[in-house]
Amino acid sequence: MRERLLQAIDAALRELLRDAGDSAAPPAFVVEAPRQNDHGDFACNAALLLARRLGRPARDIAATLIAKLGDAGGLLARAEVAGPGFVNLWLEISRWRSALHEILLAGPDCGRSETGAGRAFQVEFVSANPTGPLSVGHGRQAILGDCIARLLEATGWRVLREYYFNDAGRQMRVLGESVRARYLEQLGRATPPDQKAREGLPVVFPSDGYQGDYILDIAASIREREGEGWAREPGDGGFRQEATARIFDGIRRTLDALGVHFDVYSSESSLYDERCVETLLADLRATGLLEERDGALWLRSSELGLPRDRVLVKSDGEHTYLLPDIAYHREKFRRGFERVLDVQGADHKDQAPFVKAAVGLLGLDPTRLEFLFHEFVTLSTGGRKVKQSTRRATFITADELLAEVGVDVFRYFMIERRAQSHLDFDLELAKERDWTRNPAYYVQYAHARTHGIERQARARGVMMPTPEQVETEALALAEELELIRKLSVFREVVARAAETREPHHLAYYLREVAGLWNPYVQDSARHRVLGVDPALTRARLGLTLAVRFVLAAGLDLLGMSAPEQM
RNA sequence: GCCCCCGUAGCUCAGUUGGAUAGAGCACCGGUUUCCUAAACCGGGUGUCGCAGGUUCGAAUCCUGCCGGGGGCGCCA
Repeated sequence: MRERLLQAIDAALRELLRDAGDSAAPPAFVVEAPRQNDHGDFACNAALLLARRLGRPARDIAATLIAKLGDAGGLLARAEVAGPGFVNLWLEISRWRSALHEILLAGPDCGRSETGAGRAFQVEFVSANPTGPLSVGHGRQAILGDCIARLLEATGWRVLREYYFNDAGRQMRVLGESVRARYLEQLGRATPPDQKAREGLPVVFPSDGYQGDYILDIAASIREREGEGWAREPGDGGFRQEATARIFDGIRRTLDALGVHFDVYSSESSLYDERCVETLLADLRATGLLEERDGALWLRSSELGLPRDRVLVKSDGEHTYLLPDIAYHREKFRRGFERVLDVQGADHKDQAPFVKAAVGLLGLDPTRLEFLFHEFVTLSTGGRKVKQSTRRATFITADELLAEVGVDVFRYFMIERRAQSHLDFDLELAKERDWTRNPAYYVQYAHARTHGIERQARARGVMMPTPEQVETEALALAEELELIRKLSVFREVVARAAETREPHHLAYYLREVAGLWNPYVQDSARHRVLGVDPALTRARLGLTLAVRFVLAAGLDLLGMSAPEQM
């Protein structure tokens, strides 16, 4: 709808410019739905942008533009100059009504577009190392990444969801040592670090070990299964494996419960197995930007315009995480993705430029690699902050939060805010069962109501209409036209949310649709869907179906269920 | 000290590549109504868009400086 209008205005502008002897292209004008209804269905700022260039008053140009535009091939009912030189445009009502038909014909696909054209897009997110259960911050990231993936799919991209984890470095070793220490403590062969040493019992627990209760549980289950059998094991290997497997199981269960499913889990160690890191090091050497210094191997990244140099290989021979990270991103492109998106927490912000620069250094196009950073999550209840510290007593995991509020509310609340805003998760509101107060339920209930109406219709022997049976001329009330207008931009909203990687726009949009639909249904003193006039009833049932398609598709893009009954 | 994000109504937050009189939900008050499941509708009103400059037809939006909150600045991941 807007697309066609854009084209018509563009053509009119070119004509206008030609008349003025200006052969350059028209300016980048905007056609948008203005805030105020009496400013038309759309407003265009082209005349304002041209005023200086043509040396004429903007309102003059606007008037000329309107004359050139005419009715834009039957699209326009009215156009007028407004304010400093806007052109306000009113669409022919029949055009709005045909937008409703388009939704009914598209059905569940009413939000889809094809800009991705089947190209391959990798979204990497969560990527938490298996050292403990997922935090609420990981939970936000899981929802954010998954919703972006869903949006990209809806715009025609072929999306692969990937989870990358480090299993080769020091962190995993410390994890194994932590479990081993707890195991020995439980056998009475070691002293916990917070207790006074007993006779001859050493403290084994590492100073930077993992303190959580889940470590105790893993140790206990090993003890139950193996007895004292592992006490003489010299290294942490068995413990590390056991811990990693157990924790990863938990993480996957959590993700599963959140409705987040990865296509690929890839590990740092596989990069070593396939010699990617080795190859990378050789190729980086060839760039001449590596340098031995103090026994370590440095990347002279400051010469690439970055704030400092970085160590790739430590003086003890171990790699920093940056090195395999670069190798990993190179692999992504080798695997043929047109575009790659990394979703990460704000604490990774400073690292991205190094990876990006290294990718460029290797001759790859860094603009195909995107990063999206999200800020942290805090929990509050009734305006009071809930303390989140790593101390076990007050640490709330994604699992625990999920158990409190359920997956639909979890997802809605996590996606409602833009990524770069702090997310204040209001537990009190999230646990609110009243659909009028909890926005997640408000949207879902709006959907359920379309089925409620269908149930009523069936009880009265009224059939739901096919698209062809919907005579939209019968829809004349202001609130009906407003609904149609809102529904008709769904595809654009989805496309924009996908393109800007900003799923929160979709959440807001659905809230707005529900905010029109719920009162419409509720205020049935003035307009009942199921009435005496069969044509009007069919038209309103058509509207009901269109609302259902949009809400169902929208909820699905957020990974939420669309219940038929609540 | 340097870098990044944020600062919008009492609270939580939106604000479409710079657009017209800055919005939503919650919370508060009054009136109407009882209906396709839980109530809805109408009205009441609040903003130095953190502060100060600048850019221009026009700034919450862009630039500079400052203030406040968060994150980062490791041969940790």
